[in-house]
Amino acid sequence: MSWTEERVETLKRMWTEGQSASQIAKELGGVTRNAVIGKVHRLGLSNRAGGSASAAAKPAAKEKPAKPAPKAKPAPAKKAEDPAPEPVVEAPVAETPALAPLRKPIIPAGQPLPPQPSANEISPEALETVREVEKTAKKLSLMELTERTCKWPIGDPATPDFWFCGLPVQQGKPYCEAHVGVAFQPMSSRRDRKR
DNA sequence: CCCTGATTCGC
DNA sequence: GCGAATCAGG
Repeated sequence: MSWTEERVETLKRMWTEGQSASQIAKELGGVTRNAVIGKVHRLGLSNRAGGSASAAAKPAAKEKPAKPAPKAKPAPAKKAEDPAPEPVVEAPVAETPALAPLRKPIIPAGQPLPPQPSANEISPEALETVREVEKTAKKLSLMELTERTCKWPIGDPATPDFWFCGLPVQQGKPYCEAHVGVAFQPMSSRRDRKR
């Protein structure tokens, strides 16, 4: 695959939108995220500020061949530490429109989304996906679970027909993508369930 | 271990 | 110019 006009355009667009290099690579196909990053740098848009007209500081540091003694590092310019406590949470609060053209419009915070007032029901698609996933689940036992295996239980714990999904989890979350979709149901249907 | 981007350098 | 290998950080 070569970098055609179109592909470069897609690259630029997605990069500007804040998509990760791997996502872009996946979208484009035929290239690795390394290729994408390399291209990004060659295009001179490593800084995701669209303008890129500002100071283009150049690190004069040279690196060793890296194999025998990969020790020296460029040591990128570091800003002075701020004495003031910094906000830990990265919230989607309004940013100054003047200097912040775009952050990450698409990627969620990584936290489970709060229940949506309007869309409480689990989408039929999600349920469908879950059924599919359960068929292809890795059927891990409790002790086989790791930090990033889906911990969604399947079957009856009281019977031998019990296992855990075990598919790769969505980053940060305890479940795979399919189960994340159904895991956080805002307790609507069981609301008026009678015991 | 999963991911992220950054850099180098042989091709 | 290209991108795998590598580095560095979360």
